[in-house]
Amino acid sequence: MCTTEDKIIDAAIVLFSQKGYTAVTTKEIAKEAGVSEMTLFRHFENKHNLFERAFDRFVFTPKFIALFENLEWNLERDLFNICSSYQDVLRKNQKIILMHLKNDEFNPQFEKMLLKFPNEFKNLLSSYFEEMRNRGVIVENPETLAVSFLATNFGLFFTSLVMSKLTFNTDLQTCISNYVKIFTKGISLQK
Amino acid sequence: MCTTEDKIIDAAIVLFSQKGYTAVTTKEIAKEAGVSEMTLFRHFENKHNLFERAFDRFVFTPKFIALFENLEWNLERDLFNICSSYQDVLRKNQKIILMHLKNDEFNPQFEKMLLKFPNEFKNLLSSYFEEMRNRGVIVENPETLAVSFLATNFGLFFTSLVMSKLTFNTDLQTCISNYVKIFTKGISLQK
DNA sequence: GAATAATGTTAGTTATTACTAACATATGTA
DNA sequence: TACATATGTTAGTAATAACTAACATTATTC
Repeated sequence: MCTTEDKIIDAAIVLFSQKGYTAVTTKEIAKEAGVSEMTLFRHFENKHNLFERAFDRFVFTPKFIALFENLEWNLERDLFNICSSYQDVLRKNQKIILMHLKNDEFNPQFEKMLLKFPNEFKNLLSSYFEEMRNRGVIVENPETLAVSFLATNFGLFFTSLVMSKLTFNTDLQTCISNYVKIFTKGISLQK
Repeated sequence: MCTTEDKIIDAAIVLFSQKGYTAVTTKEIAKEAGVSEMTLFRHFENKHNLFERAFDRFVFTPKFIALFENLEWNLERDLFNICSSYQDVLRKNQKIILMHLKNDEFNPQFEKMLLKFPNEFKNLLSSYFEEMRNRGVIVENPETLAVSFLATNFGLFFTSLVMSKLTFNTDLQTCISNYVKIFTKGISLQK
């Protein structure tokens, strides 16, 4: 089904995201991958190299721009689509994000790549809100709205990650549509 | 100014929250504290014990209940106060939270303690929204609102932590009041 | 079926880490 | 001054981690 390298990379990303780079041993990764430790080194030379390969393999680079090309210019529907898509990006990058959280300042180059996403997304969101303001749909400051929207999205994502450990009775999907509805109503100009 | 134990605990919490338990060495902590490694072991016996002491010392146990005793039953003002206070709790527990994020599944006992906060807070919030619904101020599901509010709060907190690394022009305070305003308007029954 | 490549196994090296023992120094107190 | 206590220093131990070398075994290909 999949190559030896794939098995090792898969095992590495799982363990790195669970415990962090330092706390995981190469022996552990090899065992999880079902290969001998020697095979790991033969393929990846050293642990750090394996980390880089795992990062490159698992980082999901989204095309945010596409999200903003199919707009309906209906506030609630647009925001719901954007929110869902962003949640999807976060979920797809879940392991990378967790891995990074557990290895702060470990490698600035990866951090830079990961920070590109929210920055780019914020700018696109900001432009969207600006256009909506020009159209007279909203009045709030576009940048502030974008940051707020982004922060909430991350909060929802993270909450859903630990949700199983909490005594919450609400699922993520309900939360998202509810949030978008409220947010939309909250920023819409009343007629 | 402060005792040797204090200096060591302070150094420990800083390093643990930056790099995680495993990635930090006792030698490193001793150096950061400006004492010899031997002194560290004389006071704390072993690394894990130091971790526990640091946790106990730095965990800030909030009295959420007090937050809900001085309510004005004005949606926006109440939510603003609650939000600000919760942000304060998160900030005060910042190092503990980061330390925990970097040591997932490290110690279930600490995780349980940390999860108590959002659970308790959610229940109180939920009751608040329920009462507001009874008063005819809002119509939404109280639990959903509470989870959404909580998630956003965490998102705002976390965003503010990494804000300096992002190209955002909006500060946390602006974001909070803006969010509360929008949220309030979004859930209020229009007359 | 032979040659080649990929993997396993085992033993070992080097560096590091948590942690200890023993002794030296400083610092404050009776 | 004398004594006790806190700290520093140095050396060392046991365990573990990353990583290598050498050889055995299996799988793949021609």
